[in-house]
Parts: sequence; C-alpha cells; structure tokens
Amino acid sequence: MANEKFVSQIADIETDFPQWYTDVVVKTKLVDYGPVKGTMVIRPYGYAIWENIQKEMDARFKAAGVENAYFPLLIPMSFMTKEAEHVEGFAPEVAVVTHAGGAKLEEPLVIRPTSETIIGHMMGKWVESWRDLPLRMNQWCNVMRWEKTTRPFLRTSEFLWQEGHSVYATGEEAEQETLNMLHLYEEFAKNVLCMPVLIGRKTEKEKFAGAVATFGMEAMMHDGKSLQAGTTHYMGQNFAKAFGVQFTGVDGTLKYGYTMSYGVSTRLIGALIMTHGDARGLILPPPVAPIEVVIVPIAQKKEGVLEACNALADRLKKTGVRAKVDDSDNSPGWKFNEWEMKGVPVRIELGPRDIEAGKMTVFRRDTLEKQDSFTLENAEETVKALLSDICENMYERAKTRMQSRIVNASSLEELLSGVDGGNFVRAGWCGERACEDKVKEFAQATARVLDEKNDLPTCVCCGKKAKHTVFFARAY
RNA sequence: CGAGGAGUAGCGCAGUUUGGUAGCGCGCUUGGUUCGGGACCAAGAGGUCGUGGGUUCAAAUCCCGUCUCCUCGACCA
Repeated sequence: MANEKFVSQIADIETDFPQWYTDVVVKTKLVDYGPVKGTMVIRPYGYAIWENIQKEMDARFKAAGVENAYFPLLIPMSFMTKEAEHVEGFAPEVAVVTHAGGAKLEEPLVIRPTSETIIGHMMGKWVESWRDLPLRMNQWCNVMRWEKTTRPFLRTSEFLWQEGHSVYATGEEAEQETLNMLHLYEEFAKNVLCMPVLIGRKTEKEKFAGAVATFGMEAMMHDGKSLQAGTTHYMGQNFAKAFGVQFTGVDGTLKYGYTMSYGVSTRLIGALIMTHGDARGLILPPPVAPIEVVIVPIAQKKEGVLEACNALADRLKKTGVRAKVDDSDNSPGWKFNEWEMKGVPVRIELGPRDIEAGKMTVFRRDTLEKQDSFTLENAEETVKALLSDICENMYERAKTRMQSRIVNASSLEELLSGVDGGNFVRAGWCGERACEDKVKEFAQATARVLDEKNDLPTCVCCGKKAKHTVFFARAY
C-alpha cells in the first residue's frame, strides 16, 4: 500500500484517538507547545483557520447589531468577589498578578478568566436611562484559566475567544437574546464548520458560575464523546445587582438591568478536527480552510507546467477561492500525502498530459475520490460547485453519524452500555441533583443538554416521573 | 491534583541494566539525475544528552530536586 509509510506518522484514529488528535495538530503545524505549562503557540496554518472563523462569526454579530469593543486584561481582585457564585466557580483557576513595577501591588490583579465582572462594572457607568438599552457588545480577546490537564485547542491555560455581553431592560429580552445567540452559533456550526450540534439548556450542575440559565451547543467527536463547542448564559439581575447596572425606566423608577453573555473559543478548531478527521489526518471545512484548493504540478520543470498551474491559481483567486500552487521540490506523491494530512478540501493535479488535453485531475479530500474528466476551461465553476458539495457532504455525513449514535436508555445499565459504545444517550431525568451525580458515578457520563423534545417518561436513575429528557455523554 | 509513561541533532529513536571517544533512520545544505501516490546518487553541516545540584579520576548512564510533554481519572470554552 502506497500510503503505509505516511499513515504511520500518525496514531490510529480508531484505536488511539487521543494520540491521533495530538499527532495531527502538531504534525500539520496547526500548533506547537509553548514553554509554559498548558500554553500553545497557534502557528500560521492554525491561526488562518481562526481568522476565517472570526471573519464569519464577526460578520454575523455585526449583522445582528452587536458592536465590538475591548476591555482590559487585568481585573481588580475585588471585582471577582462581588458575585458570590461567580467567584466560587472561577477562583480555583485564576492567575493573579501580585507584583508589578518592582513592587508588591496594593490590590492583586486577576488575569481575566472571562469578563463579566469588568464589563459589568463599565456597564454600571454607561447605563443610566432606558434609552441606553439594550447595550450589546462583543470582544475578541484572550483569557486565562489555570486548568489542570491541558490539550491544544481543547483546553489550554490561555485561549482566544469572543465574549459577547449585553444588558437589557427586561428579563424577557435578555432571555430571548440568549436563545438567539445560541441559534446563531448553531447556524454557524452548520454552515461554516459543516458540523452538526445539539443545542439546549444545561442543568444546574453544568451551568455557568453566576448565571440563572446556561445553554450549550454540543458536538459529537469521532470517538462518540461530546465537546462543548459554545455556550450562552442568561444572568438575570445577578451581575447587574453586583455591579450597579441601573437605569431609570420609562415610568421614572430606578431598575436593575438584565444581562446575558455568550462565547465561542479556539476550541472550535479542536471540534472541527475531531468531528471531520480521518486516518489520513485533517479534513477541513472549505469555509474555514486556509487553503481551499492546492494545485500540484506534475513534472513541474517541464516547460509550461508551472505557468499553467499559476494561471489556474490566479483564475481561482479572482473568484475568491483560496488557492495555492505547491511548487516545492518535493515529489508529487509527497505533496499528495502532505496536503491530504493537512486537510485541504480540493487538490488539482496538473501535468503535461492534462495541459495538452485541456483537462485537470481533481481530488476531493472528504471522499478521497479522484477524477480526471474536468476541463480546464470552466475550472472556476467546477471548483465552486465542488467546494459547496464538499461542505454539504461533510455536514450530512457528520449528521448521519451523530444521529445513528444517539440511543435511548431507560436504566443506568443501558445508559452505561450506550456511552461505552460511543453514543449520546437520551434518558429521562427527575431533575434531582442526586440522580445526575449517580449517572456520572455509574457511567462517567454527564448531562450535556436538555432535549427540547421531552418525551421519556421516567428517570433513568430513580424511576420516578421524569421532568426532562437529557442527552448524556462522556465529554472532553 | 492522583496513577502510569517519556524527555539524547529539526523529527523518530538506540545507547542507561553493567559509568570510560555521541550513534542510527528520516529531514536539512550543495551539485546532478528525476517527477501521474512520501524518487535516486554523491559530498556536507548539525548535539551544554530537558534543567539544577550531588557521587566519581571519569556521568547520557548512578543519587536527589525541578520543569515540560503524553495517556488515564477528578474540574472546565
């Protein structure tokens, strides 16, 4: 088999998925490890994916009327302690600056693990009247959480994300925005990452520290485990009260605002890798792939070959396709394997034979199919159609896979065997924390989200009447 | 943070048991031949053996500390 040597560079995706993931992210040059524990360097190929994610997401926020802003990295320690649940949730994982300018600081400064507190503080200054509302802001920034175990993109001490924060005059509006943003994320996952997700409300146990309600979007990874790919939170008046976010209403009385927040992070990159990847490495969704089409010249020193490749690349670039000619000295076979590992959606091979016939050989990464019947003449149309077909196919394939791995359980044993088999397990739940804890202890599975379709009658744990139907899974 | 494993050339590793001249494969550089699934020949460059201390005439090798990475558990975007 021609690819044996190549495939052996990365661990087996079926039998050793965690190692496969680590191998792939490092060998494809998405990331490298930083010198400080839990830190990662996002290399150009990885950062380009993030930039594409930002571009698509940012456009959606702006279309929804959200404005970008930037708040400071350092937060006075006293801010963190103003909201009781919030400090309890985040205290164990914050990094604190105690010295600066060669002296011990009067008040320690927290490196933001999230910005609810400092933004709440500023909102308190900026909101005075009902006319100031709603106030809807987003920031793209880094945050730091001192995690115990780390893995590139999935969990690192420092990561990049966007955090949106809004304050509304009424709880209904803030709650509605919490759902709107959840649906925005879902749409983004589908159309930009070609990734199906489950969305829904989180249980009390799983909700954000300081929130009234948390909603999440969960994606199924190749091994059947779940990854929280984004969250939105409704805070009620918790933070508004802690930070004095008050306004005078139409009726002339002073009221507290209602806040909400939402975020997605560089973890999305990990999510798309673990959703779409295969034994050969990455399969990148075209909308975020740094290179959508790589053109590999065959016999590139022969006259006219490189010229033809460059001309084709230029034509594709003019139509907005991210195209690249690999004119390095490596052999064609080497290039094929390299770009496959790096997940480029479409490869075009162009050699003297093709050029003479006015054709091009096209390989698509998602299906590994190669075709040599396309004409060079209408390459633009061919490539556009192919990229959109790949997008659709990647989504449908992942969706079919996820749906085929959602099973119902009516007992703890069924739930255990379900998650052991790499499934998401739907089960009834009475709503008691004790039962949720018992499931975790028994099956090492957690409640990912509550299913909107609440159709299972009895609690999987205690057998009493179920209040909710829950998606349980092992999680990253 | 608990249990296990690993750090030797850019990458993958051998050498450590039994202390005694720093090795192999790939990659890299130069020149040439090649090019339709990880090509070939020739010549070359590259190492404070993670790091700090100790034992010794002598340490990659033995002892103690420490840092980082990987896997599995408890917590999280």
